[in-house]
Amino acid sequence: MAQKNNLKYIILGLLSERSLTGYDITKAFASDIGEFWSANHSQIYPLLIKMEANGLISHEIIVTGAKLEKKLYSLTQTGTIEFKTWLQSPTPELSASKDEFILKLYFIENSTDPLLPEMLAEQLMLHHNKLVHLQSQMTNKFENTDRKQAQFGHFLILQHAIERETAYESWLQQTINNLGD
Amino acid sequence: MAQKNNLKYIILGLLSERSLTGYDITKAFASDIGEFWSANHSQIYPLLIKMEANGLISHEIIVTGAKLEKKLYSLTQTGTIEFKTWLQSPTPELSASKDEFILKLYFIENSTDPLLPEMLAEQLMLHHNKLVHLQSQMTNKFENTDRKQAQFGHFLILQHAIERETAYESWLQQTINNLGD
DNA sequence: TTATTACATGTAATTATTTACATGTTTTAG
DNA sequence: CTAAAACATGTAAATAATTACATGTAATAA
Repeated sequence: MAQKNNLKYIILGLLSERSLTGYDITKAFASDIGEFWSANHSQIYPLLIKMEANGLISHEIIVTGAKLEKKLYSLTQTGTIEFKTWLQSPTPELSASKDEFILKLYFIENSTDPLLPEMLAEQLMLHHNKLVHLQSQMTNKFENTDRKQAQFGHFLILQHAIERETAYESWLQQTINNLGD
Repeated sequence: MAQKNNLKYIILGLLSERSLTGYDITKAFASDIGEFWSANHSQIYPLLIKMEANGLISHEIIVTGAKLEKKLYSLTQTGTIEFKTWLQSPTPELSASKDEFILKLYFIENSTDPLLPEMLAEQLMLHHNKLVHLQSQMTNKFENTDRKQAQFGHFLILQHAIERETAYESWLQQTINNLGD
């Protein structure tokens, strides 16, 4: 999907909080941000180089141990402005949520299709696991109210993700139950 | 996103119902399937050629009017098998739903951020419109129970999409309400 | 009859994304 | 001490997807 370079804005946003290496940014997609966006290091490193060439970020070399060189990236003034401009711009498009299971379900014509029970059970397990994971994230990150204040947006989207997965799970469960009729 | 060639399976699935032209397939993404997947004709036409080269589909020329040639594509036996194999295969990955608004929200740190009310209101409008649209789709397509039987999967995913948008809208509304405290 | 819209099919260029290839350092656990 | 895991940074190749370019026909509404 050729999107509107959203990855660039994620990187700008992460760097607006503090300076980071490419590795740190990659790790962010394995935890926090990974809940609602994905990116690989092979996409991140070249983009960092490009963004630096475009004057959005700059780096300094940090040496760890004897000789391991890290590039610590920071926002430039231009980058800060570009990030704020993006945040303030409208988001008028609702992208289709590409869910392969939903795709398969579309092609199931009959409620008596023998594939259905297994398909639904598999997804129920996946979404249940996801829900449990999100709930533990919520507990870990926002058990004290201070952080809920300091990372309000993050709190909101976690809350939203939990509600989304709850609804998904409940729809699957209902559908499974109704198959028995 | 380099996915697992899901578009190929959508095309196989559509052709498993009846023979279609590339234009028909393109149109499907503007209505039914467009609710939960997107594709452009510039992606579809080359893929049809490739799929035919791979023996999954074949075409015959139909002439409309004086000389307008259409290519009517049909599934081959190989294509039918490949489609059924896909339908029966597990779907063990939950892809991150790439939602630009959620991304922006992640970077809103404070509940008093002056951008918040406008952002939430914009999304509320978008999701409300989407919900209304989905509900009218549901009414149009499944007002009589026969079609609910004949296109059970389609009915289910529409129902799911409606529940998802309802939950999305209600989360946005709740959040807007809570900002007033 | 004529202009607009819908039908119909492609290619080119660019951007986005994934998977695989490639290399080396530092820390930690056994 | 040594092996494994984590840290750290890249490139290459392939696939997926969007936007723009390009052309022509048929149906319909004014």
